Amino acid sequence: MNKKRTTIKDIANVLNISPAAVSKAMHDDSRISEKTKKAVKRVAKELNYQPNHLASALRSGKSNLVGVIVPRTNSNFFSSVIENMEGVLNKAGYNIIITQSNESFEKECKNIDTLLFTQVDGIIASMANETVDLSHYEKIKSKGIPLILFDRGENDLNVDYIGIDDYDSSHMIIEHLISKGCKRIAHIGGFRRTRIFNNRIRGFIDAIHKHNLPHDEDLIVESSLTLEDGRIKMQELLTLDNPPDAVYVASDYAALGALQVLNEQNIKVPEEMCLVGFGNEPFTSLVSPTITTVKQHSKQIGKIAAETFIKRIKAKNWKPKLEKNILKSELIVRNSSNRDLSIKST
Amino acid sequence: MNKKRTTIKDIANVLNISPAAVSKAMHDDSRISEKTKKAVKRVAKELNYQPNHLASALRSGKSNLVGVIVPRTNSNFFSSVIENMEGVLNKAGYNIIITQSNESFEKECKNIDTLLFTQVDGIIASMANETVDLSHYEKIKSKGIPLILFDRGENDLNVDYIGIDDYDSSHMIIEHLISKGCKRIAHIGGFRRTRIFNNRIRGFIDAIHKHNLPHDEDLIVESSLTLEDGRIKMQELLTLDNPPDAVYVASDYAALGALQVLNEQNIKVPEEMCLVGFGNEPFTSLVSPTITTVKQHSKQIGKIAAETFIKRIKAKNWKPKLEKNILKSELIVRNSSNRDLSIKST
DNA sequence: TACTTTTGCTTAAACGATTAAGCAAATATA
DNA sequence: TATATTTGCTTAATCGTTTAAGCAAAAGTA
Repeated sequence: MNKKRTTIKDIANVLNISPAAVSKAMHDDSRISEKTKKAVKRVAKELNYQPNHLASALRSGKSNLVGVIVPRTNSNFFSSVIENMEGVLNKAGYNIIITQSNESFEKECKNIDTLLFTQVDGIIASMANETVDLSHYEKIKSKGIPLILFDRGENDLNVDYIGIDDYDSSHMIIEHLISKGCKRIAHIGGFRRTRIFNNRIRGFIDAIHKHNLPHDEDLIVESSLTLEDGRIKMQELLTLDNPPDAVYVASDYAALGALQVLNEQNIKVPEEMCLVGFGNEPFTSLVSPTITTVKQHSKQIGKIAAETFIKRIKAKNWKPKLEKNILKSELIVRNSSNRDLSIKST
Repeated sequence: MNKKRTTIKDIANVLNISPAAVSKAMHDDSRISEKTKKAVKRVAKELNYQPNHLASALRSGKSNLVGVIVPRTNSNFFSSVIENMEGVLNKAGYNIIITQSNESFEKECKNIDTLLFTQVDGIIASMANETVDLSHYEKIKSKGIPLILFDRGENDLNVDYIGIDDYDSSHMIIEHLISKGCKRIAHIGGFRRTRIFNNRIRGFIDAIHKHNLPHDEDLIVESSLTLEDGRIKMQELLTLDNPPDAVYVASDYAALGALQVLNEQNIKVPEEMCLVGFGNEPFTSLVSPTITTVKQHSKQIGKIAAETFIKRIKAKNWKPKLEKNILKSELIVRNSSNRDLSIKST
């Protein structure tokens, strides 16, 4: 049994040519004859040659690895983004290294170090909730490798970005709720420091104003958007002197928490209270009532992010203009906001 | 601005010593004086030295990378396993590359090739549903790097394995259902060719016999265990002349599909039909009624898998005996099977 | 004092690929 | 026919580290 793996040297020996010729033949160099190329490839297959990725990466300075950082993988949105990203990148000869920050700033910094250490050719990331300081992202930029951000990541870093139109999504939601007769709409939003959540809040406020609904500061609360915090914030809203008749929650998980509270307190959804989430997580169609939510086109985001990376790589030192890819989102109307206007006549 | 990254050569130049001395100092070689070590580390920090991972991996033959293959990342079980695996491995100086097979045999083969190409030091995997042919796993073994399997992977490959006791879990479930007065229990199981599902089926049958319940072949169906197939198989069970009064489904996703069908047909759960799932996915506690299920100790599985890998690596050429780590699972009783016996008196 | 051992480094050869430079033979051009 | 170009390869350096081998100087031992 052969212990050592086959190298180009072995192939060269068999054919009595130089290792350099083998390398070139494998890369279809124009200065190598078709005959030699055929022979090299045949022997390579016979000896089960697997190129040593480390050696070629060291020499060429390219690892063909793309680092991916997401807050967590066990969300449908991120796992779908990754899957589609992977499809595009694999076709282009890249493999991906997935890391998760678990919404922690510290872990995100570590992940970046890990990826840079592993010599990735670029990084595609979505930021942790906690992240405010962006200096570690500057570190990536200063290495001169492409950095692409998606979803959580619109900011002033001056890098490519792919996401949905959060401001517009809020408008869609508010207009939908108004069409269902809601008159006092609350918003359980994310932290304002995170751009996408701030955009959703701005969109919410502007839409409220546009349609002459009350803009009551009590109706806008910031949240970490976990299921638990969704519960807490919903409970708070219910204790208001003048509680809302609809709640737009900036994440499906928190919306689920809110729904649990409403169910527990026997507040009928959507009859007494309409509820809208964000993200189209699978469970939104499984709970009762099913939750109205916003679909983010994860497939497209993944694809475009990968394609943008490839564009950057190919552009070498020529800088193509910055991509700010803002996709339109889609409202998925389900039972939690789908009330029959003919019955309810406030 | 410094374009090139710092190398050990740069450090060596500053201190007027050889690169070899620098390398040794960085690795705390006993043949280097404390004074030199201090100086090297100081200069390394000053120059912001980042070791070139590719070079050291090439030379030493170790990449410090561990490949992970899972059917998919967007399940709570797998993402939790990975998180805990990562914790242990990072501490030991390893980074992980996550790949998903999407339950596809073909993709799994590709993933293995990718990982081997990337020169990982070992692979920790859970098999795709489709996987029957194990020759590509033999490929890993023949490379001489450790292969650790978990959850889906108990088999005759003769490698370390970490999982739960599926046979025993079935017993737990059946005994629980019997205690709730169920007399005709059906099983929507996975494919028999997958060892864990076969174990659950065997456990189901043996438990049925042990307690003198009817062993009716119609009550045991094989399924891909997706939500959709759970729906289909539940519908089939309901059309039987003599339908069951309880269903044990080998996956939470399929159990959810079954629950949807029951809800749609206004069959009361648990009063008319008890339902038990498997896996403790978060949504099992969110739907109504909440679903009784089995907790698989994902944290432990992740940790032990990682620790087993490290054990193998450290053991170099000495082969420690095979680890077959079968953990006990835990039944989480929720509303879908928690009926009040005092009311129902068939 | 004379020898052995230990300490603290240096030298130089790897690891396996890529690639700039070069060279002879084959082919094209004038 | 003489010269220029193209073709098809080889040679040797290189990427940044690790490591076996070696060599003085310092320290220990008899």
